[in-house]
Amino acid sequence: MTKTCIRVYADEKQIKQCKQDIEKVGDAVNRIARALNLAGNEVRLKILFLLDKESKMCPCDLSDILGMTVPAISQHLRKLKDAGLVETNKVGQTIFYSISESNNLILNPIFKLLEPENESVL
Amino acid sequence: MTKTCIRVYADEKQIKQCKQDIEKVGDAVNRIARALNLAGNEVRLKILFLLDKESKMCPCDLSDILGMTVPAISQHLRKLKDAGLVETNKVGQTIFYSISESNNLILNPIFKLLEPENESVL
DNA sequence: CTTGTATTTAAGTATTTGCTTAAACATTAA
DNA sequence: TTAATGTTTAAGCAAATACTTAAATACAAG
Repeated sequence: MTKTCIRVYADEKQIKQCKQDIEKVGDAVNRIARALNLAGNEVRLKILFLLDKESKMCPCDLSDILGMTVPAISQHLRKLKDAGLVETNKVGQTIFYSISESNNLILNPIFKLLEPENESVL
Repeated sequence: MTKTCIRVYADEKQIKQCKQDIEKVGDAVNRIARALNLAGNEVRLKILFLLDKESKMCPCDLSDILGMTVPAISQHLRKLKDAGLVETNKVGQTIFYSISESNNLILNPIFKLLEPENESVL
């Protein structure tokens, strides 16, 4: 009866403690994973980088800069907005996107990595 | 002839500058996006959290703690290892995974967010 | 009111992801 | 050697992702 695992030499106390620890950070992990998942896409990371750098940009300009169709950009922006990572400000018929403050704790360390003086990464 | 975009009031200089900026950070964005993408999965973020906290763990224990099948865990570990985020140390028939130093710049700020004193996130 | 511009939405599609189960491999112990 | 344990690999599949093109919406200006 090949009972799939649970190690013979497993440290039961450690495992029990870890289960509790995981439960405790569950919600935080959830929220952070969601944000990291969004930032963990080349196009979206570039968008976030540009918004951080230029403080605001519209879909059309981003489309031009990144060499992608406007709908493709728009759909990425939607995801970022749905997650509360960016916010919008409408001026006439153009919509300016900018980084929303609320997720700075997560995003700022990432932006730091992209500063020119940090070319030493990895 | 509805030419798809390039805004009438676009700031050509800004756009040109942004294109250069994006080109300059292209490689860094690539590498960072890849790491964030891996960390941006609930299961993998929990694995990384546990490895950081306990310093080393085997697939079997992780499977038990996270309530997932061993192959599922193993496949996540493989991705993390392929990206160089974790490394292995074989002892007998059990394989211990641990965080590899090289990506600390990217991962450490994330682990900081998961420390108990930072429940103020988001 | 009609035209043009900036953007979003919708539908379709190819690719990737994350699991499942079954089988293979590697090491230890009997 | 044989059996059990710890792990990986492989194949299959449903769901999610990231684009595409075409159509819809919103606003501005003639």
